[in-house]
Amino acid sequence: MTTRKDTAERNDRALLQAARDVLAEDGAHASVAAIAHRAGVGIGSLYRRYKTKEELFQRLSLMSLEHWNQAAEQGLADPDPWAGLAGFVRGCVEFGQGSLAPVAGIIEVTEQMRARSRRGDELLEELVRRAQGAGVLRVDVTAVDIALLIEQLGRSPVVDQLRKQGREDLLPAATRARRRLIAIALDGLRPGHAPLPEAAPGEELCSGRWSRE
Amino acid sequence: MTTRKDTAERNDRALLQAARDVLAEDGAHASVAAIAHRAGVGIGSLYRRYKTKEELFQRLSLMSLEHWNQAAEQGLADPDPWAGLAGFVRGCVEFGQGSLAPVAGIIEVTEQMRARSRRGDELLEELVRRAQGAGVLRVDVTAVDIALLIEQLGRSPVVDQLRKQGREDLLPAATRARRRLIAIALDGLRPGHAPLPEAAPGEELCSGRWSRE
DNA sequence: ACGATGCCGGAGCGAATCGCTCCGCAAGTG
DNA sequence: CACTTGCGGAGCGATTCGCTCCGGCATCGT
Repeated sequence: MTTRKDTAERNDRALLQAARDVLAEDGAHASVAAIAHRAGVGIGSLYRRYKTKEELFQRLSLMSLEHWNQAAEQGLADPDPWAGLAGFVRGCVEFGQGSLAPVAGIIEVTEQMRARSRRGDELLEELVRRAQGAGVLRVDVTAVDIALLIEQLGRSPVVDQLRKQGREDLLPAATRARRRLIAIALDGLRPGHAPLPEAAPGEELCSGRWSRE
Repeated sequence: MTTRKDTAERNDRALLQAARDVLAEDGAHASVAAIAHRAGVGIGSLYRRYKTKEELFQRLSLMSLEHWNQAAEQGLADPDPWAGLAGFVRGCVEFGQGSLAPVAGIIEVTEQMRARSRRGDELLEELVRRAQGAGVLRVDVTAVDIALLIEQLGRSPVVDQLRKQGREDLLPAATRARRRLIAIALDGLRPGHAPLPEAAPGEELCSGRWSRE
């Protein structure tokens, strides 16, 4: 019955999802017109909900940071240290954290984002420490390595390319193939391998996700 | 003494390298002005060498396909099957094959490209078969998996982001971190791991690199 | 030494696209 | 029925696009 507020909420969700997709395909040049069109709404509707393009992207960033932290906490709640870490990685990759990297260069990073980012770093470090303590994660990988892995695999040029070309039919296969890739990378994180090249001590990349400056 | 032709050749190299870099950062929206500026030459010089933007990108694509094939042949020449495959992967990733994915959606794909792409697929399959036959590569990974891995790791959002922000100082650390990631993924390709999720038989992605249609 | 030559960089072209505003229209309400 | 309300998209000025074309300067011939 309350069809009005109903569609409004659905539109909001559709907009955020569309923004993620377009950002994945077009990077920093993603246009509001493209986002609105993909969400199936008019440009006017987009601007009624978000005053500017930046506001939309800021909201999206906050959401992704929130997802990261929730996924990490969920991973820590898992009694199995390895399953917790692996689930976290899988969750973040499938969420598409990597696709949102370019927005950090467009929007103004608020203190709130930086705070959540710091909290996310802490949670990830705790996940890593716990897994290494249990002997289910090779000891020569760092939290930064994991963050970078998520960033790297969380963006899928092939899938994006296919979607842009409208080859929706090939999409499931590509997604499945990507999932296999994640499994391979996770296997590489298990103990028993030769040590990694120079761990670059001191030279922290501070995960670089939202640091900007 | 022949300073004229000398600078011409250097400019050509600089242009192709710059095109790769800008393409990595800006994706399909890479502009000729940005490419020329990064190469340190004027726009006029770019257009004297390449009639159109498409011609430049076509040349770049051919070059990257050529590099892929040469790296694969070099890998096959290595007597150690694993070292050959790993070296191929490392070479392709560092070359930045993944960054060139978006150009396939801009340029017109010539028959020559398709032919070289097919040859590249064959060479990679041979590399995979040989490594699996020698028992140094897990048997449940396919050539498509490797191609996807190169595509995925061959593009570095973090590094590109840093470069765009002018943080050249952090670049070496980021590059080193990426190399660690490659090592992790390669370790995941070694035998002795649990089987990968559904191998998606039949549903070939045909590596998707330059297929377009 | 000094004009002639030819390559170089970049100002500037029309076209396309950008973020954003504003208004006409259709659906919901009383 | 009049009235309200949220919708889509035409269109605004500004910006950026691919590309052309010309003035200036380093190089070369004599």
